[in-house]
Amino acid sequence: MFSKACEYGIRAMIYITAASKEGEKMSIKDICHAIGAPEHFTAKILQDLSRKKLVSSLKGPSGGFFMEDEQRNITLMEIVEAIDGNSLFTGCGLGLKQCSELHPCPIHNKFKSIRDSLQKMLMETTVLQLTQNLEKGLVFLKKN
Amino acid sequence: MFSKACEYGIRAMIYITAASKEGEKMSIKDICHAIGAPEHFTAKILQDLSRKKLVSSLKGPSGGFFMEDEQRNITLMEIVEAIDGNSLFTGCGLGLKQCSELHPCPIHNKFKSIRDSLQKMLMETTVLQLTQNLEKGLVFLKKN
DNA sequence: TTAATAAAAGATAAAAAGGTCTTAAATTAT
DNA sequence: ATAATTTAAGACCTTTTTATCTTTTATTAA
Repeated sequence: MFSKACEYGIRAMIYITAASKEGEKMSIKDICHAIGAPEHFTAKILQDLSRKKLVSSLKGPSGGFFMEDEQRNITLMEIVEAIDGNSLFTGCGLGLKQCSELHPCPIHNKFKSIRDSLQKMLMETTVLQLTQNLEKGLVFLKKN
Repeated sequence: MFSKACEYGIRAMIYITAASKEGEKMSIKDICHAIGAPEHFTAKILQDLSRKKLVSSLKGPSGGFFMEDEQRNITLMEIVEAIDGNSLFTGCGLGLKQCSELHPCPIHNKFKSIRDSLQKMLMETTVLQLTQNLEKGLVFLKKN
């Protein structure tokens, strides 16, 4: 469904949001250790998200990644679009470039309704929301 | 969502079903021309589906691919599982191997409901059904 | 039984995704 | 200022996916 880059990106964003509640910054090393993701690969993803203002970062000692208050309300949709683009939501289920409402492929309508509910869910869910159950220990981001 | 192989596979299966209504057999060349898919790549996919009995084939002059009557009731789910496996339906949305009902990731439940409706749709849809609107010209499988 | 036809299979290659390693740049504390 | 720390960036490597080309095998029709 999502690319590996996107999976790591979402997990990292949730972790950063949860871990940086009082303005602490998390190093890429700590983040990757906590979520079980490859360090350099995930660093590139976060650098990209940082350029796109979905997460903040600061270099140097006591630097790291963190979330500004507004950034805590970033939705999964914004993260997915930033990393994987929007082909999952706009592309045809059978890969036909010319497929559209007016010129549909055989599964267009059935597919559309599922895609739309996926999109709706991603738009309604913020990283902040996803930290709630994490803190309650009801939910996890890594092996253990 | 689906791999290219899966997209070609589904398109080919729908086309074969539609085109072989009176027992004619379709050559891989005709199929690929009709659905706009790469010939040798699609041939391999159909060979695989043929070994798995989702489609039938016969070598030699006047040979080709065709559907037995029972095969017309094959569902999209069977095709997707044969080509892409079932990780789309059983795997975690965030790529966590240990994610489960009892030990869920932060998006487990939201994701599950979408995945389940996708699975339901794929299980309810047969290739035969998808040929109906094709024949009525309401729907297409290729550029034109 | 031979020639033509069409799928099957294998070898190879190109492109994309996933991942690692090294160096550079910025920031901080001493 | 300098050394230490941490992100940023670039080069590079591996694996998987997508795609092509060639050879083999089966079948049919003449």
